[in-house]
Order: sequence, then C-alpha cells, then structure tokens
Amino acid sequence: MGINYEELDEKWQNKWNESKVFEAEPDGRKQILITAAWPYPNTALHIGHFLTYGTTDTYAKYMRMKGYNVLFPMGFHKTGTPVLAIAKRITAKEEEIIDDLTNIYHISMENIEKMSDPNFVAQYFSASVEHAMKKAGFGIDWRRKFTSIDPLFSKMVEWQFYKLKEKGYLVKGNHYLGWCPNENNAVGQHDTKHDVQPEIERIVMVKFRENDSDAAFACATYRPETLYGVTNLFINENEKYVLAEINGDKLYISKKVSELLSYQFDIKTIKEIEGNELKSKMAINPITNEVIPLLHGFFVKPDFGTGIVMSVPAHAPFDYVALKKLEKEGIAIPKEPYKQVIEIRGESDKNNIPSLVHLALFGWNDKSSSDIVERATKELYKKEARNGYMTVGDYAGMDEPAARTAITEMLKKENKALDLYVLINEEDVYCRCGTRVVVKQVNDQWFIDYGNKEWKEGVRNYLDKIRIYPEKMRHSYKMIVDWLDMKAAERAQGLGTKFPFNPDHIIESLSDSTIYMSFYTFSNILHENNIKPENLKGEFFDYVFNSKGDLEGVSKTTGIDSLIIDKCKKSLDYWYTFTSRHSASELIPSHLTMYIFNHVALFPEKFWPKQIVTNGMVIYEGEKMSKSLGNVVPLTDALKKYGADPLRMNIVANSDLGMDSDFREASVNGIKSRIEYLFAFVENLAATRNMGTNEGLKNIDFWLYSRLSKKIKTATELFDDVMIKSAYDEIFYNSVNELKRYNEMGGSNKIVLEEYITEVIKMLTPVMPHISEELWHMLGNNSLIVNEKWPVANESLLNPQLEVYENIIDATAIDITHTIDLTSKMQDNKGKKIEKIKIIIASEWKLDAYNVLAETKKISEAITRAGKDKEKTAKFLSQFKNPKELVGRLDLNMKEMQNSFNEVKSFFENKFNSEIVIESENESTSGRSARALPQKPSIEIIWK
RNA sequence: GCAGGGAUGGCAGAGCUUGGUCAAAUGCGCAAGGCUUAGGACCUUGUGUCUUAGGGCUGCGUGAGUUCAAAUCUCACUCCCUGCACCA
Repeated sequence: MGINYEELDEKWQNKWNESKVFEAEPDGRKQILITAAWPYPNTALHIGHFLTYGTTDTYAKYMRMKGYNVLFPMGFHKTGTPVLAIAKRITAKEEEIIDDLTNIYHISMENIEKMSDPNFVAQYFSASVEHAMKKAGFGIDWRRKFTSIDPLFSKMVEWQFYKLKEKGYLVKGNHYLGWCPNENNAVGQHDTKHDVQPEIERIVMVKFRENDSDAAFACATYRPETLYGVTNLFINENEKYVLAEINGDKLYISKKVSELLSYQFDIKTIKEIEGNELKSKMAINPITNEVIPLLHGFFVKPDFGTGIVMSVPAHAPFDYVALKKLEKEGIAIPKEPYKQVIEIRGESDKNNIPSLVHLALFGWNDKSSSDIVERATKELYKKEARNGYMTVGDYAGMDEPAARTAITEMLKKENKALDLYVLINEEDVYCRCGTRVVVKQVNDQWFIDYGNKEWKEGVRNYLDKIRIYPEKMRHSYKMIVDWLDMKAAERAQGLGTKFPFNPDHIIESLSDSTIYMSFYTFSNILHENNIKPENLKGEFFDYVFNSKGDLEGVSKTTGIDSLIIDKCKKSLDYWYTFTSRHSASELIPSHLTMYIFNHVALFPEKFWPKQIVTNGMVIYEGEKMSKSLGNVVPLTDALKKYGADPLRMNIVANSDLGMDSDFREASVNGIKSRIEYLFAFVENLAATRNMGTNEGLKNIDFWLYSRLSKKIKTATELFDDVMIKSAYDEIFYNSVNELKRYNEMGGSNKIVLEEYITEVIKMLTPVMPHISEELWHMLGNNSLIVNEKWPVANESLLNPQLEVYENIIDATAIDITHTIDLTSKMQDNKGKKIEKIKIIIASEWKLDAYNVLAETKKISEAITRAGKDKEKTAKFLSQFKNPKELVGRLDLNMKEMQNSFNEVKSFFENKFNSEIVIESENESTSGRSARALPQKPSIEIIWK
C-alpha cells in the first residue's frame, strides 16, 4: 500500500491554515511562548536545520494538546555580513558559490544573478525558509514575522542599548582584531582565504636595555618567568632591524615587525640597522641586570613577535640547539652550566638541564630536524606548566603559571614590558584580497561588559531558577556565565541597527538578538495599526516592558493611541511570563547566555527566561554534514522525498536532547512500514467498528489497557522533559509491537482496540501531525486532532500483576523455542517430530514460599510460614542464595497463572505447531515436573 | 593553552543520579529461514564464547581501590570530541 505523503501533507496544512489554528491570541487559558533561534537567510534550510525547528514545533504541538495556549512565532536574522558576503561573492562570480546554489539548492541562474543585491539574497532565502517550514507542517503564527533590520525592531534595539549604557553595562575599551591593511577592514573568519579564523593572543614584550645607550631590545616571549635563566638574545643576522620610537621608548625590533606593529603602536623609525651589526651589541637583563651578548639564532622569524628572542638554553630546546650550532661554527657562546630556574616535580635529573633531557627523550642529535626540537619543546613546556615551580629569584617556590602572571605584572608596572598582540595561527592568514592579515588595535570601542560583577551575580543567582533541558547542560551555563567578559558590540560593516553612540557603525549581530523574542508578543499589533518607527520612542518600551510612566503620558509623547499601547503591554504581560527558548546547544556559549544576561539587565523578573531547551546537531549516515562531503540535503527536497511526518519522525524523534541525530535513509523505511501498519489497522478497524463483540474482557484485554495506561504515563513524563525520542519509542514503536502481540495472543475486542488506537494516535500527533489527522478522520472524527487533548493515564487500569504473568508467558515462549532447538539436535530425537509440549506450573506451596520470600527477603520467614511443608520448603528455597535479588512483591497466584496460560494455549499451539498441555506440578507425571519454578514453569518437549 | 563533555558488543546508542533483576534496552548492520513474479519491502529466528534440556565462562578505554557484589562508587592514566569572542 502506498501513501501519498505529499498530498496528505498539503491537505492537512491547508486545513490548519484555513482554520487559523496556529494563530494565537491571549485568552483565559494558561499560556506559553515558544521561540526558536531565528534563521539566518543566507542559504536555504537543509535537514541539518531541521532538528532545532522540528523539536520546537513538536514540543509546541505537545503543549497545545496539554491545554496551553501556545504561541510559536518566527522571524529572520539579517544582521551582519554573511548576506553581504553572498552578494559579494555572486558579484565576483565565484564559481564555488554558484555551483552550490545551482547543484545543491536548485536555484535558477536568473535568481542567482539577482543575488548580487544583498536585499534580494535576504528576501529570496527568507521566503524559501518560510516555505520549507510550512511544508514541514510547523504550527507557526506567521502574522508576527519580522526581521532584525526592520525599522520598528531597530527602535527596540536602540532602546536596549540606551538602557545598557544607563546601567553602566556599556563601556569603552581597546580592542584587538584581525585587520586587512589593504582594504582597511576588520577581518573575520569568512573574510579570509580558506575561511580560517584569525587567532589573536596576547604575549609579553620585554625590554632589555642596551648596555651603553638609552635604547632597548624588545623581546617577545610567552615565558617571562624564565628571564632568570637568560644567557643571551637571539637576532637573525640576515634580516634588517630598526631602532624605533614606540610609546616614548627607543626600541630595536625587526623591520618587518615594525610594519606589522604599526597597527598596534605609534611607531617612528629612527634608523635602520642590519641584523649582522646588532651582534656587536650587549644587552642588560631587566631582572638580573646581567650583561649578555646578542647572537644569531637560526630559527628567529623576522615577522613574528619582535624579531628578537631571549635565549633560555636550560628551558628552551630551540635556544639550546641554536647555541650548540654556533659553538660548532666556532663562535663564542655563553658558558655552561646554563642556569636552571624551574624544576618539575617528580623529575630530578640534577646533572642535566631540562631542555637537554627532553631533547634526548625524542632522540635528538645535531643532525635532527627542527620537528624533533619542536616536539621536545612542547613536551617540556607542558610539563613545566603543569608541575613546574620556580627555584630562583623573588618568586622561588611559586608554581610556574602563577609566577608567569606575577612576573608579567611586575615587569609592566616597572615599565620593563608591554603587552603585544600577535596572530598565532600556524600558517599566515590572508584576506580574500590576498593581503596578509595583521593585528589591529581599535581604540574607544564600545563593549557590553558581561564581566560586570553585580550583573554576573544577578545572572548566576537566577540561573538556578531556569528550567534547563537537558539538565546536564546547566553546568555549562554556569561556567560560561562566569567566563563571559567584555563583548565588542559594534561593527564597521554589515546590515543591522545603527549603533546609537556611533552611527557610522552597526550593532554587532549577536548583541541585537538577545531580547527579540519579546517583540513577537506585539509585533502584529504594531503592524496591524501601521505604527511608524518614529513613534516607537523609548517611553513606549519603558512603559510596555517596565511599567514606567503612565499610559496617557506615554501616548502623548509617542503619538500612539493609548489603546494600542495598552494592548501591546497586555499581550507582553500574557505571553512573556512563560517562555521556552529553543536552539542548538552550540549557542550556549554565546547567544543563550547573553540572552539570559540581557533579560536580567533590562526586564522585571517576571519576564526573565523560564526554560531553555537545546538539541544536538544532525549527522547524515554517520557522517558530519558538509558541502565537501556532498551530503547536504535541502529540507524541501527531503520533505518531498520522504514526506513530512516520516522525516520528522526520523530526525526529531531519532535522538534525545544532548546528543546528535543521525539521519539514516534506511530507517525511513522502517518508519513508513509502521505507519502503513497503522493505516491498515485503522482501516480494518473502521470497517468492522460497529460489529463490537459482546464477550467479556479477557486477560489480554486488561493487559492492553494496562500497557496503554502505562504508556500514557511514561510518554507524558518523558515529553515533559522534552525527551522526544524516548517518548516516541514508547508511543510509536512499542505500540505497533503491542498491537501485534495483542493480535497474536488472540486479542480481538474492537472496543478495546479502538480506545487504544485513539489514544495512541493522539500521542503521535506532535511528531506526526499529518498522519495523525488522517487516521483520526478515518476513525470517524470531524474535529482537528491538533486541537484534541493529550490523553490522561487511567491509573486504575494499571495492572502490574497481570503484566508479570504476561512476562512469564513471554519468557516461557522463548524458553520453549530454545529447548526445541537444543533437543532437536539430540541423537534420540533425530528424524522425530514434536508430539506435544508440556508446560508444568509450579506447585502452590512453591508459589506461596516464593511470594513470602519476595516480600520479606528472608528465607527463615518463608520457612516459618510454610507450616507442615517446612522441610521441602527449606530445600526448595535454598537455591535462592541471595533473597535480596528478588525485587518487589510478586503475589503469584496459581489460578491466575493457570488462567493466563490457558488463554494463550491456542496461540502457543499455532506458534509451535504442536499440542500444548498445561498442567500443575502436583498432577504432572512428567519427570521434569520438579524443575518447575514459580516464575518459570518447567517445560517438557515430547518427541515422537 | 583554557574550559566543558565523552570512552559500553560489528556500528550507533541506553544504562550509569539510587552498586545486585546486565550478555547488557532500542535501532542499524550481518546470517539463516519464511513471504513474494521480484525485492534494497516485510515477518521469524540468530548474531562474545563454550555447552546434546532452558546452563557455564569471559565482558562495558587502561591500571589500581572500595564492596559479599561494579558498566555503575573512588583515584590515577591514556585517548577522543566541542567551544574560545565579533563569528552567525
């Protein structure tokens, strides 16, 4: 049987649309506002995006059925450079992007050409995303849609920044970033060749005075604590150096560096000097005041740091190797022994310096490549950082990392060192234009100060009150709240809201999206009433968010009708007191934590986040999705190919929160076959529905009821914790299995079946809304199932006792299968057929003794209560060496046990194609009867 | 480097909070049989190892420890993944 999913999807999507079920307005019900991170329209959606949005929608549909008035809105994030970047790359006719758009997303050449206009890019893809979301069956209230560059929304962002400044959370500071000297632009990851992120690190530039002048040699170092062990400086004799004035100091640096550093310091070159000439000079160690020589270091790079390196042969393998090399060339080098200043706990080779010890570790000799030296260096640095402590100087005894910080601070305080920012990427970083990227210092930048102590404290305290799913992520939030610090808030290029205190810049794109969810609660009201941006003055937001001022006054200042303002405020009050925020977990370190911070800063506590749900990412057939692997599947293609519901099931219900969802095409088939089973089942049930039997309920019926109640209970608990996969294992997979088992075991009560399937279909609705609607209507209902109530478990139908018997029957069936298998191989049974199978149920006294044991966990008690059968009871019970292993009460009852087995007798006869005899141990003549255990009947296979 | 998370059977992934019911759920893969015009669809059974009656042995990164008992608790080690700021 084939199901036309595409037709089915469209049919029900139209119905929902017509009846506006997902357009939410405040009413008397309890409410929830569910938002997902808004998509960035620089590309179409692919199945990787589906997990977040699908999970959000599934949860929204669940909450609807639980009786909540659910608002699930959506907007688009257009801020920043990616949209511009697409337009730029299209304008430059970059083949790669044109190929992607054509081959992956099937976009026509005509439309691609239009994409040289960034507005068209954003407009095209937001329409495409919206279309895909509708095809997926998402219950979104599209009336509230807005984008991050809408003028109305910008007014709110402006208000936000005025408030942040008022509170002192907006501060000025210096900022270091990757910079293209050619284009005069900040360079981020997508502005570089090969998309590398320029990595900037702060290191220390230590000044070594020249012994006979007021100039100094600037040495860049990661390890100022080793200053005590410096024996000389290294320069590169083949390079040009300059003497330059930097921050009022006369410093020697390499010529190449002087160019690079001009973006960080004000540099005036005094004179040029050959590296070779520097070798005649002497320098003074700023800590020990020793006078040391300058020598040629083969490894000194003229374009990193300062082009001058301090030499610590005892602790830096490279320095040691360079000195040995010079020595071989007959050049005078500092005398050994080299001073050791750090010791590693647990390593005490007093006879050798650490750099030599570690070089030896990697088999170094004077013909070795620098690769070996590199490895020795890494190993030594790692050990010293972990277990090293200072052995000399004012900081002796201090752990190395602490000493490093302390010495750096001291040097800076005494004007013997300055901070220096360098790019630490292994390979040089180039801008797309081909120019090498440098570090630029930007002065007087605005930052959001997430390091602010009071603010942080407020967030930290509130964090405990937020419901976080999965709960295990709470720890991450805590760490990130503590770690978050100054965040640059303005940016020179890209789309977005103008920065209020520097209109040449825009507000950085993460920072303009921290409170936008609140805007959904009244964006439709603003649109409907044609409110103009100039009317959305700060007073409006002060009033709506913080109840500041009086309605009439605000209406007068803003020129907005007081009824409208009032409506906005009431809508916010209604929706924003219970919110659920959804995104992928990768946004925890950035967006989600900033989202909490900004709410705490700007709103009264009732509007602060109530719960945050994060999911993993989608992987495809076990592999990460990426363009280079060619496994990026556009969402619209997948929806068409598999149908919305099988896809929802296969991605959304394929993983619980906190782990990745592996999309496998093969599992779609399994899902589809179960869906088809349900269709056939419902069809069949509908056809015979009115022929309900009059027979009484059998054990198997009570079993099905018990399973149903338990299923509802478990699924509800799981769903409340957004454990969608686990919930659907129970609702979908297990239900199909139970129906099959019910049928096999001779269950046939139509009324029971109808009740069961109805509740199951309701529970399927959140993840498979289209299929559920169809099945619901096949069952003769006219309402929309998305409007139905989520089932409530009928606890009185829970029957664990009955399930115990059913489990015993199951286990017995398995044992019989095993036993047949084994006995068929026996010599005596070769060529024979099974005549009959005896199932021998243990004697009543065994059941009694076992029950007592299960209840009391005491063998002695069971023996005492056994009365006249003490002796055989003791013997029987002795096999349960550890009564504690028996969990809970079993209350096995002879009659019920026999009834249960009798009910499935004909099923067993069919299954094993043999006569089945059910007897009790007492009446049995079988030699195996004594083996019968209470929870495990004895089995005898009789071959003939 | 800093921070966080993880290591379970051929693979993916439960279980580990509250140690025993765990040879270890579920799904995939694989094997055999069935169904079928056919099937990559579906159904049944099997899938560490030994075993001619439902049993035993080994086993959950490595090493040690706690315990009558450890995948589960403690410690050390090794390896892996993710994020690190202007990038959405």
